[in-house]
Amino acid sequence: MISIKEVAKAAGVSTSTVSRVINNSPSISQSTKDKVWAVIKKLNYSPNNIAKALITNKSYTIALLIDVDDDKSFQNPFFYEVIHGIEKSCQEKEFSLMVANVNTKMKKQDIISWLVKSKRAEGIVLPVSILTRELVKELKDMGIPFVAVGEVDSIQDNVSWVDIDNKKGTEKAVYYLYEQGLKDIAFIGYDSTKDFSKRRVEGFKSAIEKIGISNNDSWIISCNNSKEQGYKEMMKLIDSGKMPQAVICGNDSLSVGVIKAIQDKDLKIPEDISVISFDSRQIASLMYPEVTTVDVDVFEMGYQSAKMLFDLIENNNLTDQGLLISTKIIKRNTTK
Amino acid sequence: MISIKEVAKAAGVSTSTVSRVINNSPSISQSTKDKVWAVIKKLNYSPNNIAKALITNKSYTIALLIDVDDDKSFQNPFFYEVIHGIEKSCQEKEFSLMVANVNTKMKKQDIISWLVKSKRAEGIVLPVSILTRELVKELKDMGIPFVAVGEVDSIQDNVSWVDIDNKKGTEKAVYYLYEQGLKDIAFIGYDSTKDFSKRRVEGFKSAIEKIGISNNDSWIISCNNSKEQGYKEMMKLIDSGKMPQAVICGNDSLSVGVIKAIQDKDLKIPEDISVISFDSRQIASLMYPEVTTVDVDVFEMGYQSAKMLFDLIENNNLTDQGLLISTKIIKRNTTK
DNA sequence: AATTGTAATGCAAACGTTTGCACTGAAAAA
DNA sequence: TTTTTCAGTGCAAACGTTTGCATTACAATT
Repeated sequence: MISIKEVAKAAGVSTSTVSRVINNSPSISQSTKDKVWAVIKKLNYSPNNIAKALITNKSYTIALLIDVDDDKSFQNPFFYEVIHGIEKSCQEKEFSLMVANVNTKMKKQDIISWLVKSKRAEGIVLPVSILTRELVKELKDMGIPFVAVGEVDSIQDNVSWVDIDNKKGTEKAVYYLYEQGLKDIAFIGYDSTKDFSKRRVEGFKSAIEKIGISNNDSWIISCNNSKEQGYKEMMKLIDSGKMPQAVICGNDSLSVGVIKAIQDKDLKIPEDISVISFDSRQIASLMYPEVTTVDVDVFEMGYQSAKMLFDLIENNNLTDQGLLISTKIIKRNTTK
Repeated sequence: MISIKEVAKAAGVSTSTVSRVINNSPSISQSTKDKVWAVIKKLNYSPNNIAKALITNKSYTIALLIDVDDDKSFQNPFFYEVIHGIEKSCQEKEFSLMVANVNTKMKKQDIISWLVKSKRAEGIVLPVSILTRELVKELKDMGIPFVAVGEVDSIQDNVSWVDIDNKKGTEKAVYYLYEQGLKDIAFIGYDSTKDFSKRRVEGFKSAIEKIGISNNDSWIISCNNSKEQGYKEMMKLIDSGKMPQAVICGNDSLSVGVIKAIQDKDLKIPEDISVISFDSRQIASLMYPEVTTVDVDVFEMGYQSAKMLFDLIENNNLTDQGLLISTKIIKRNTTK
């Protein structure tokens, strides 16, 4: 593999000069630059980033941790898009992206330590799901910049994060339904163990309150994200007699069961009941009928998290911050 | 960050000795090893892989190319699992994994050249979808080991690949149905532009032939992978009068439409018609009824492709080969 | 006692860059 | 003409490892 020395020799200059040409140093004359570039092209030379990394102490690499257990809050297609977003951001910065799986059995600290000390990652993107208090401390102690994908409790010491604006998402859904003249709205799928779920419910409550429709607490229905639960709870709701005009599903798999229940009761969607679900473009458009969703831009979330990380890397004393990616309603066929 | 020199000084030995201890050289006495390890632990030292990479000319890194356009053959959840598999394999080898998006607008050669020459990737995993003849030549010329995810035409000069055993997958489906006493089987969703689709059809034909059931060519139905197409073709098939006892769907989205059509015709699944679809665990178990599938182990495919790559890296004159990952039928509720 | 063999360790060069400093030569200022 | 300035370039050290070779010290063999 051809090195800077051979370029230098072929161009009749020193290696320093070649280096400065590559890094576009202003102290090199235009004529020399032209001459050296010609040789670089001719020899098809690319600088060895490993050597560069060694001397500059910068690897031009960030790492992404993936929690492979957590298939509940970070579902597959979801996180796949996150990766794309991060990678896009990396390409813009000419950084490279290393990915590393972690699971509950592995000591995260060891993986991170390996990535940072041995592989010299300059920063880390990680899902909030693996971010314990202890890990935050460790990362801070190492002085390694990091940003979380998913909102981090404000109780936590300053950490940077990017998340979907879940609260506003539900608000938008409520407003949207309200504009269609629907006031009796149920929220189904509150899971108090999931932060994003809490936020979706928050948004539901706040929208209901702002609009001033009577809030019936029994219309916030707890259940986890499975089609079976959705089916069961929707059945109960219909059977209860006081049926809502619309239901917002706090999660995607859930909505499959909800819709099935409505159909099994011989009710029409959206004529009798409207349905709005969250995210999951893929599933939403595969259903019959295709379901109106609060669309979450997961790619953007990845993109912005990496961007935030680069800010942190370049300007190390930056104050940490949170960023919410806004959602939008995608109208399909479960609403009027 | 603490270096080998500081360890050496603290342990009262030379850096060479520390290096040999780390690499477990047999020429170091046990007592010295113990002494040095104690210091390493105490100082919490990790070797700098960048320096190591420079001197050994090995980066202990492979790269994965992801085709971000190709959301047809490599769908999201699908490729996400591939990444996991590859990463698992990397962790076992203490390699790290770099990922890079490519799309049709980008010159793949440039990306690869950057990964190999600048980033010093030791090998590359890439989706067969981006593997042109020209690219193969270029990779061979660079002498960079690579393996394709997806079967590569045998016309191509030796290239290593790993793929799902699509042909046997359909065969298994046919046998499975035949064991239930079903003989009139249709294959729906043949897409002649997709290699994996061709192979699935091949398997269909060969199984039919082996079993000796009369093969009706009109029961191999071409259409692309959308629920609308599936619906339309299934409707046509039912209306045609000579209805099959079972249908095998060549792709997942398709099956959604197929099932809907059957239901809309007031036929019962699986009593009147059985349905088997390919892959896509997620969707299959979200449907009503949950659909029996030919399950493809995509994680394993990733895992094996990386393993194959490591073989190539370690033993450079290895002959290229193809590997088929076997499928299995997962019985759900669309078959008896 | 002298020689040989060997296990254990150290020395120093090398990997391919970057960069502070020194140097050169020519133009500008004296 | 002599001195100063400065743009442009080169020298050489440095980054943190690995590794061929030399060296040491001591045991084994003569």
